[in-house]
Amino acid sequence: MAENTSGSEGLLFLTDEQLRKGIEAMFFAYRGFTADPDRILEGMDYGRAHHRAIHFINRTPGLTVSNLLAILGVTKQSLNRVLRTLFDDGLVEARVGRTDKRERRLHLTDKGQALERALSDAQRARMRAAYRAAGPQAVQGFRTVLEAMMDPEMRRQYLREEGL
Amino acid sequence: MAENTSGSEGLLFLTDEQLRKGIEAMFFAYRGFTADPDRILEGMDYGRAHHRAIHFINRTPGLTVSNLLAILGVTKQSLNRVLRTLFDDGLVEARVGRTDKRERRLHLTDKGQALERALSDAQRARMRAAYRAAGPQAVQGFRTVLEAMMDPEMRRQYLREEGL
DNA sequence: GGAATTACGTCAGCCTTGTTGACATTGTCG
DNA sequence: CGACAATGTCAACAAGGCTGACGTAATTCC
Repeated sequence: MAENTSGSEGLLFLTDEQLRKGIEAMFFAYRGFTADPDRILEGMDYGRAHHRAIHFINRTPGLTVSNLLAILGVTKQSLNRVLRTLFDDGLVEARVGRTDKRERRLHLTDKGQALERALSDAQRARMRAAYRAAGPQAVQGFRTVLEAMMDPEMRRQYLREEGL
Repeated sequence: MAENTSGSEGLLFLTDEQLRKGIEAMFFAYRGFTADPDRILEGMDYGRAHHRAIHFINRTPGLTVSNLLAILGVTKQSLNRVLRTLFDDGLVEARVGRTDKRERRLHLTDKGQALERALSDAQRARMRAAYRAAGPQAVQGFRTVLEAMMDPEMRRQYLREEGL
């Protein structure tokens, strides 16, 4: 009962209309995707940019500023503004690299981990609900299409478990 | 070789790790998704906000400002800044509503349609490539999960073909 | 017919988060 | 030692969100 997205086996029928629906699905879904963390962050002095930094520092503790810059794809000035507030508020700490002392290895503090958990709990809850509603095959397809939609460089970031 | 996202039939194994991957997939994929239009728009005086307005005016010619506000979820002040430039540049035109003269029915001009086509061609090309790479079943799953991830209100917007 | 409401526009000011450019510091490496 | 790399920082600017307040025209309600 999920075999007829395409006209015939293996041949997708990709009308502009089908593609437009896919485009709008991305647009509306991304809004839902960010809605819960946004709600948590509003009122605190933080925004989505802080969320992103916190997420990736949590994912890969000890990553360097350069690593994070590459992942986020913003300028260092922009990232620095965000990191500074996270340092000041004691959510993130930087440890000097032991082999290369120029590097600053980023870690979440306990306080930072607490916020990370609050944010990702909310986001995971929505993702889990969507997965459950859609079923296992849908989940596989979801991930496959998203992966194919990434820029190759980002796909590498995504696939590499060690974000370094 | 794509049947084992779930532990067993029908039961999703939703570890936090699996969910985290889904979250990051959304993040990286959305970047790819917007990259091509962004490239086209940079240099012109327009940005993503203009793209969104153009997209939905094209999808539903004759929609009112209120309709568009509801779809985009921004304030009228914010939308107006965007619409004004689109009027001034002759990409969008507003026709007074025939039943209710307070309404302004929005339409793309030929020039607006040309830009719309350039933008959506780029975005569709990526979407099509991703769909092809992933296959029909994946496409079905992709749409199903995205739909489940939307806020209910947005899902209504998404499903309603007439965006009015 | 007059009052309330609706659709829309606009002025003003603020915030976040992105940008560029220039420059300083400190550490690594050949 | 000198070039280069990793990082931070100051300054200025832009896009695109936001709130609040106000104005006008058209519709609707009593």
